[in-house]
Amino acid sequence: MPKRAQSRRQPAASKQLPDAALELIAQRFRALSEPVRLKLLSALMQGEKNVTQLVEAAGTGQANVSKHLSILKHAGMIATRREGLATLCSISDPAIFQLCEIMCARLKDEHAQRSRHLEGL
Amino acid sequence: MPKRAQSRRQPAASKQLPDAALELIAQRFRALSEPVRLKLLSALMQGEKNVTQLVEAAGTGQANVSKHLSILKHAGMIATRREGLATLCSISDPAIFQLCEIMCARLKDEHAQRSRHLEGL
DNA sequence: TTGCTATATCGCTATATGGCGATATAAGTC
DNA sequence: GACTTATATCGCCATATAGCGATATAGCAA
Repeated sequence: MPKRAQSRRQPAASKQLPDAALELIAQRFRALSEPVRLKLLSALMQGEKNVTQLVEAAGTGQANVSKHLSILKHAGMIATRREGLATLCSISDPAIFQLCEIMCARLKDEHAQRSRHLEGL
Repeated sequence: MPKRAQSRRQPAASKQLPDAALELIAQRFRALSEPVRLKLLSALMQGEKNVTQLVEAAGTGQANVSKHLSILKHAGMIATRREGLATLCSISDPAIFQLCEIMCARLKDEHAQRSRHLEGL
């Protein structure tokens, strides 16, 4: 988090970022905090897909997928367009690629470390 | 949430990442999905702090801060060491800086866009 | 119109989690 | 030992949310 001084006055103690900003940031991270939503985004990284395809990819019910897509859309991470009967979804926020890459890299690091520990036994 | 679909050999359709990996990634994002935890991390970006200082920074009760710190520790984002009576906390995962920078940048972009829209009126 | 398909939404339950006060533990001082 | 401080954990409540089935809506075709 950048350390820009915030002119907002706060109870003197602790904040560089106003509470409202923290709430927004938290909301975006929360959108990425469910495996089903990550699976949807992962599928969408291959390109635009309709909801039926995403239901198949997600491995859960259509109602859930619709709800999860709505959450991702609200978080500004995907965009939808109607084409006939289908709703076509696509990733609208390129930052998602970076975020997931960073997380995956961390996981790989940790996994590698765990493996080394186990090899040592 | 309860475990659902077991991981089989993928039906060729949808997954680059196994479910277990998605679960781990989601867990890490979830650790960043609460404003109080972001506030704690933000405070820790200035350097190592003890729990009392973090309680003051977070603006919530000590029991909560302890629980949140435990979550961050479990997610591998902070490390703790005991020094006398105090538990000193510090950020252990440099990826946090990148993640938060990306999120903040996105928020700024969107805010700028919203502002432009309003100016246009 | 009727029927069909694709998607969205509703109602519900179960579970997870944040916040709180109270209490327990740990570590220091006397 | 007793006492204090710093932190962790417990018990409880309230809320949020994932998942599900059922239903509603939207768009196309006959």
